[in-house]
Amino acid sequence: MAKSVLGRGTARARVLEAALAKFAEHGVSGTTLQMIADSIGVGKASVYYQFRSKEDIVAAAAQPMFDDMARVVTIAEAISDPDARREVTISGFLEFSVRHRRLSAVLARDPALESLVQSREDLTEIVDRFTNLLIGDGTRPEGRILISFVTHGIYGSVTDKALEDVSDEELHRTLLAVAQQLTRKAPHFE
Amino acid sequence: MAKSVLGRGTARARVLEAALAKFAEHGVSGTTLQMIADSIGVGKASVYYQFRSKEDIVAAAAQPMFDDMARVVTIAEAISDPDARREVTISGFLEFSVRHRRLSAVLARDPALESLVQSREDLTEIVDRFTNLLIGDGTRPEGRILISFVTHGIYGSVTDKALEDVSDEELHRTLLAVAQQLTRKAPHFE
DNA sequence: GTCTATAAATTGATAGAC
DNA sequence: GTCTATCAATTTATAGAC
Repeated sequence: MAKSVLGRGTARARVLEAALAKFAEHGVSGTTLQMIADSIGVGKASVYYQFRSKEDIVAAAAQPMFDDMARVVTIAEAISDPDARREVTISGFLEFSVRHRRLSAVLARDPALESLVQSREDLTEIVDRFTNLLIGDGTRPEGRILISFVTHGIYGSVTDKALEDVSDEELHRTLLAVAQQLTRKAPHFE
Repeated sequence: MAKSVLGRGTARARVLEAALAKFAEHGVSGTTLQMIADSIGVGKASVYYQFRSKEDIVAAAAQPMFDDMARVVTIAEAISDPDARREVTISGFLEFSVRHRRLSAVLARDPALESLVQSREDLTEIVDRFTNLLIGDGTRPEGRILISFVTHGIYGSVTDKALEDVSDEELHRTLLAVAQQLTRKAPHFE
């Protein structure tokens, strides 16, 4: 029996699902435990039975995204050719961004996530290695701007409410084409 | 004597500047009036002497961005050719995004801003007209994805801390080239 | 314009019954 | 696993002195 990452159907999973929905709508700081409890029809104390603190909920909700990021990092770092390495990194980034869509991707632009990463060594390491794969050493401003543009473009698109009707497949296909057009064989990197 | 939009040097302007800095760092919901007051060395009551409420501060801080957006809308709507119209819209968007940089652009991805827009007719109208200029009618999914990608790429890049050392000029020039490469003469629109 | 003091509501979090 | 009740701290916001 395959168990979901979040433990599908459990009380804990219901809290995480509700929390993610609220985080996406109001941001982490704008979401109270009361909102989360209300949206699943339980009291606040019940939420605290599943998680020690609000930060714990944020961490648990974001974990799948960091797991995916770690997988991409492991795979990409094994590639020696710089261009191929960056292409695999961006492709992997796009894949897990689409996979989580409104879930983890929204958390990526929340100030609370930055605090979380800074407070945990393991997350800091993953994010740093991931950033290094994207930017690398000695990249010129043009290349750095391009990378920033592509990653933010991907994050923004997958979480865009105006694109909710677009299927994961079409979104992935279109974004991959755009990202590759911008970064493949680009003379912006040195 | 030219007066700044925010009224440079006044107590009111100091509050707005401090507020924007905190909003950028912690998000609107994550910023308290205490933080704002502390960062300019005054009491909370002094902040309330300048603004009726926290929402008022958010509105005043974001106003310059909406003013610029309104200007772009007015100019672009006067253009009859659809392709030229969209190009001018994106170019104008890029210009005021870079002009405000860490200021208004950060607010653009804060959930509190969406609430503000929804609560004020005038802002809703401007944003709707701006969105229409970008997307228009009957645009295929590919085109909508591309527009989302470009706008979010621009917003993300200008607010990226890793690009703080890049000058406004270089940022503007590079992003314009990228945006035009993606949207000019594109067969994705119909 | 700024301060101190305080109100009124909400927040994250805990204790203990069922 | 959920509930009621509650706490301590914080938050937005106001009143009134200087």
